[in-house]
Amino acid sequence: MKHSCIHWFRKGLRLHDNPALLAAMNDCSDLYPIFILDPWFPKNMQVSVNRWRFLIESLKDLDESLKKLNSRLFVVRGHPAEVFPGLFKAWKVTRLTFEVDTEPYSKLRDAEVVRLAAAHGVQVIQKVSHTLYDTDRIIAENNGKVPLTYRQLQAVLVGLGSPKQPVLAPTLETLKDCCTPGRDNHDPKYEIPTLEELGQDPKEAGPCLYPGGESEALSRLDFHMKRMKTHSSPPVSLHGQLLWREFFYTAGAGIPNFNRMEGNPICVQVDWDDNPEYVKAWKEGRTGYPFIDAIMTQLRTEGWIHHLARHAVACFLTRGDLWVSWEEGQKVFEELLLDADWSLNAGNWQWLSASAFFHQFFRVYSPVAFGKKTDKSGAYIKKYLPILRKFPAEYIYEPWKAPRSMQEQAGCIIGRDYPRPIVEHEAVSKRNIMRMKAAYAQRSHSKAAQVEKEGTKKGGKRKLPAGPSVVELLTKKPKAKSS
DNA sequence: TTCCTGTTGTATAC
DNA sequence: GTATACAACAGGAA
Repeated sequence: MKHSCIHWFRKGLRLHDNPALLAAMNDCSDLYPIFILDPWFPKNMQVSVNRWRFLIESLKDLDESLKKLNSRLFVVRGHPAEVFPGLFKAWKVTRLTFEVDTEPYSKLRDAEVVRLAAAHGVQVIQKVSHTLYDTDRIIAENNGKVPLTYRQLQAVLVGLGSPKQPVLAPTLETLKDCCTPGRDNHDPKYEIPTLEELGQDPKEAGPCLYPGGESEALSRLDFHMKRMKTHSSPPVSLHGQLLWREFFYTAGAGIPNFNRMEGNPICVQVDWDDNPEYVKAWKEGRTGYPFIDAIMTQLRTEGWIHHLARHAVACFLTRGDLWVSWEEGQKVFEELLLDADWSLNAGNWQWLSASAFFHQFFRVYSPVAFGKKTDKSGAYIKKYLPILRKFPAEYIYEPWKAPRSMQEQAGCIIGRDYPRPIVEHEAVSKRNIMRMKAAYAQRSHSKAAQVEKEGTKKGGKRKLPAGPSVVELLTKKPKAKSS
């Protein structure tokens, strides 16, 4: 007897490179491709209207592609654990397929669904295709430890060999004996949602510069590959970037509390300030540093910013200037970035705040100098902050230094039409470096204590180095390493 | 213990 | 544009 199958789309909203979808089509008579609008997500995170629109576009593209295969997408509303039993019964389901998801909530959700499937006699097939490798295998291959450096990951992957080739998209031929009941008279309750249904105001959405969906993604990839003339090497090459993605996915899968500071074993514990006013000013592009504010404006309106722009604003919010926890920045990126991703977001925020992976906290991005390197004239700033467009290049990164007469001529008085700098970078960045130094000293102190504890267990005795006190670090000039 | 490296720092000198 | 000092972290190799 042939199967009645649900393929559950979650992250991989695509037909190609989707082994779980192929598994659903194998030996199948009735195929139900579904996407679940899970209320857990909007309940547990902010999601901008631009992100909702991106999801809707992706679902529409998926539905269009499925139509060409004489199928349809069914968008189901509700908690997965609550909707599946009904679907299993209504569609007489015998098999459920989906792609492996490594995020903490997803793991809990999927474990519960697998349990329910078993209770309903439904076979479950899961396939790894969101990551290049099975992240559990990477960790196992590395003696059960999460690789914490890029080199380490590269070394581990040598042992695992090349990743699997992507499988091709299904064709009408693949689907020959398989059909989707109800595809012609699609029940309105399974329609793709509108922004209004999701409680979003379409008028709030910015310009659509990056449409969602597999078709758009493939054509962009095609364009990029044709344009590329020279191939660099990892870590900066395209392959290198895919490995960085794998790197943070593995860390996110293997490290507890990866999106938090507390209870996160690889994260330096820092006494970040609780400063909602700073967070608000940063998010809304009102720091008084044009480069930072332009970037945050682009993020808010368009949903995408350059990788190095992310560096600049992340450093500014955390260790560089405002001394606010990276978790606050993580939330804002999660809300606004079209390419927001749980593992990459948490990993990169820890990186930029020098909380994990990256430790050279004395390398601070200047909110003035960093942008100048690639945009001397400040064209980027003028595009996103038109209020500043009449300032000459000499002052565009530091308009508060412009003489009053020039501000008047530019039609923008600093402190009235555009804010004064929220902090003085030169002063706070120096102080913050010392605060980071103190946080690291605290860490090595507790690490040494840990070694001492373990050493005592084995009967050995070790010296516990006396780390410099916080007061000492904040008041004295840095000197040579203490013995 | 020393030395080297780490995806992308800044300011200054030539 | 390229080299260097700046002040200095973790982690791994020698």
